[in-house]
Formats: sequence, C-alpha cells, structure tokens
Amino acid sequence: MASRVIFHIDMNSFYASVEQAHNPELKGKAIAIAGNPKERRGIIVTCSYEARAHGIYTTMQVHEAKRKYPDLLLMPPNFERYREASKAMFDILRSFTELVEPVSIDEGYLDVTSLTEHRHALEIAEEIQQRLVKELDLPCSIGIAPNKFLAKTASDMKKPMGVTVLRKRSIQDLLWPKPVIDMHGIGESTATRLKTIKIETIGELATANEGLVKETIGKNGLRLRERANGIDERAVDPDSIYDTKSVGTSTTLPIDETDEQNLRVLFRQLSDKVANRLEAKELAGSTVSIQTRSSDWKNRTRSVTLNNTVWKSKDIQRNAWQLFTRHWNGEPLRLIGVTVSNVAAKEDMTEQLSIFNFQEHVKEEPILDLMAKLETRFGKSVLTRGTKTKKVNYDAKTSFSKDFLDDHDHHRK
DNA sequence: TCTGGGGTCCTAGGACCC
DNA sequence: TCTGGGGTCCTAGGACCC
Repeated sequence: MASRVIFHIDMNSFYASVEQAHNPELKGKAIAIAGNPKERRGIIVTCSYEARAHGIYTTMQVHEAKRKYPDLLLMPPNFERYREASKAMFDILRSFTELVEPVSIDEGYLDVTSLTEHRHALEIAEEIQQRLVKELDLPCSIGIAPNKFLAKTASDMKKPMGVTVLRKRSIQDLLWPKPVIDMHGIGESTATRLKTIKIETIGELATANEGLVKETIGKNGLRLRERANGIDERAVDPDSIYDTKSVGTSTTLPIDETDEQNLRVLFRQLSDKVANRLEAKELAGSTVSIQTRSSDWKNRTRSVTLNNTVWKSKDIQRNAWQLFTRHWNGEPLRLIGVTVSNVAAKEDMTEQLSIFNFQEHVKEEPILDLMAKLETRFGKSVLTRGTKTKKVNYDAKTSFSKDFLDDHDHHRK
C-alpha cells in the first residue's frame, strides 16, 4: 500500500468540555459528569482536567470521588447536548475531507493523504484544532501517522491540545519501551497472558517468536505483534457507522432483584427502549438476546435467532421474556439487558412486508401444500434452516393464525 | 479501584450441508 | 456404511474500547 497520512482526532474529556463550553462559568473548575449522583451505583463518566488533578478518574464511584474532593462539581449527563456537539465536530472534520471515520462520539480517523500534496500535515492538524476551539470551544488532541494504530497511539501522547507526529522510524524509541498494557487492543487479560511468556514491553512483543505468540493468545496475538511493529493496513472507512450490528440496552438495578413481576416490568421497559432506538435508525433484527449479571458478577447471555426480523417492542419483549423465564434460576440479579442483533435496514424488509400483506389474502391450505411439496423435494430442513430458505419459512409461517405464533413463537428448530 | 452502558470482534463447539 | 474435508450458521462466553 502506498504511504498514507492518517489523523486520529481525540476530543479531550469530551462531556466535561462540552459542559464548560456551554456554561463558561464552569471553566477552570473541577467538574465531573456522573451517571446518577443520588444512586448507590453512580460512577464518574468523565471529568475535567482540573478534577483529574485532584485524583478523580473515570469509573470511580461518585461517593468515593466526593470523599476524595468534596468541592467536586457533579453534573448529570446531557447526551442530547453531547450528540449535538459531536455532530458539529464531525461536520468541521468533514469540511477538510470526506474521508472521516467516526469511531465513537468523541473520536475519529481522517485520511488526509491527498491534502498533504499541497499542505504540510502539521499545518492541517493545527488548523483543525484551532477551528474546533474557535467554533465549538472544544479542545482535542491529534495524532499524525502513516496508519490508524500509530495515529491513535500518537494522539494519546500529548493531552490536552496536543499535536503529535509518530513516524515509523521512531517507534523503537517512542513505543517499544512502554509496557504492553499501554497498547490499544491489549487489556488486563492479554497483558497477563503475555507475561507468562516473558513479554512485558511493546518492543518484546514486536520481536517475539511468532509461533509462541500465536500459541499463547491466538490469531489476535499475531495482529497485535504486527501493530507493535508499526504495521496496520486498515483503511479509513467513512461508511462504517452505517453498519450497525446490534442495538441493545442494559441497566444495573438499584438493588439486586429477585421479584419476577418487577423483572417482567423491567424487561418491558428495556424492550421499549431497544424498539425506539431501532425505529430511530430504521433497523430490524432477527436475533434477540438477554444479558444477566448476578451479585457475584457472573455474566450470562441467552439468545434466539428467529426466522423473521423483529423491531416492535412487543415482539422483542415476548422473546426476551421467554429466554429469561427459561433460564433464570431465581438468583438475585444485579443487571439485566436486552439486545437485538443481526440487524439490517428495515427497507430490506418492505419486500417481506408486502409479501406478508399478500399472504393475508391467501388461504392456509395452499401454503401447507407448498410446505409438504418442499419437504418432499428438499427434506424437512429446508423449512427450518438456511439463509436461502428464510423467505420460504417466513411466508409459510405468516399464514398461520396469531395464536399459533404466540404459542410457538418463531423459533428456529 | 469492587466496577455504568453502549458497542465490536473473536473463539470454540455443535449441527448441518455438500 | 461411520468414514473426509470444507464451509456456514447458531449459541455462549470473553476481551476490549470509549
């Protein structure tokens, strides 16, 4: 691949900065955005650099933060405000190039290769930074490198308001001495496993025996080893955000819950929320899953893949509740969640919908006839498995009465 | 440092198909 | 008949990121 110039833009303590931009009186003060300050389980989501100076950090419990620094200014999150600021920020980035890939609400990659034919990368980065400050009053750090991994690493090196160039020839000096845990993509677990084969620095990973790395942490280990050598061919993909794979929501309960009726209500609320978010994105999905977490932090997921897609709260709820009652042993639960995955744009389904409408005018018998014929021709499995047969399935089943569906659901198998 | 809520990707085994 | 290899899909769990 030809040499590229990639930027990684990382907004500095984004939520806190948005609040400070919105209300300048908060500038220079130790503020923190906290889930729900009154709840027992509230945590710090983001805090200003002034707060960090007092030992406050993300994921810290609110009461702990208050104890550590009583003057800390706590504010509830205003996600609407953050989404708006995020949109404005990406609009500014896109005024430089269309090759912008958002990775989260507050960070993204830019491929500025073609821009650097006429201007110096450093100059472009500084202009981006200045515009974000002038127009939105928001600080950011920018990493400049030949690929995503190095750009991401570079943006982390100077905060807040840094611009850092990381050249491939510098990685031995700047990257290799650091512990592996500092690497994007390596967490606690991988670091521990690497330690068992005496790999503790990024440099040691970069030069380690490939076979040994693969044996210890698998295919992903080889990829991490490549990154440690400054190799990363991933393209900047502006369309990746349109490629939603799942939509879910979960909630940590104020007290560990054991009451089935309460849980039922909660599953309904979670299903409502998922349905609303699917609706907003015009998505529908064919897999419904639930998550539970017990008091001793044991996580469980249960899922079912349907022959049809769902998007309505009622359908999500019915499947979620069925999964739950089938597997719950009555233990107290700390968290529950609902997710719809295998999602696709709902317009893909207008076709199926019209078939559905058509089916309503068709008598049951021809369909049963068709099923019997298909079974004779291809065997029973054609009616229950496989992508190509999905539509056959769906059509056949939609002709059954509503009671049949309610009792048996649309479970495959 | 006892840990929220939103995600993505990977792995591994089993079922099933050709 | 119990025997291959390649591949997909599903489920469950885990790691990681912001």
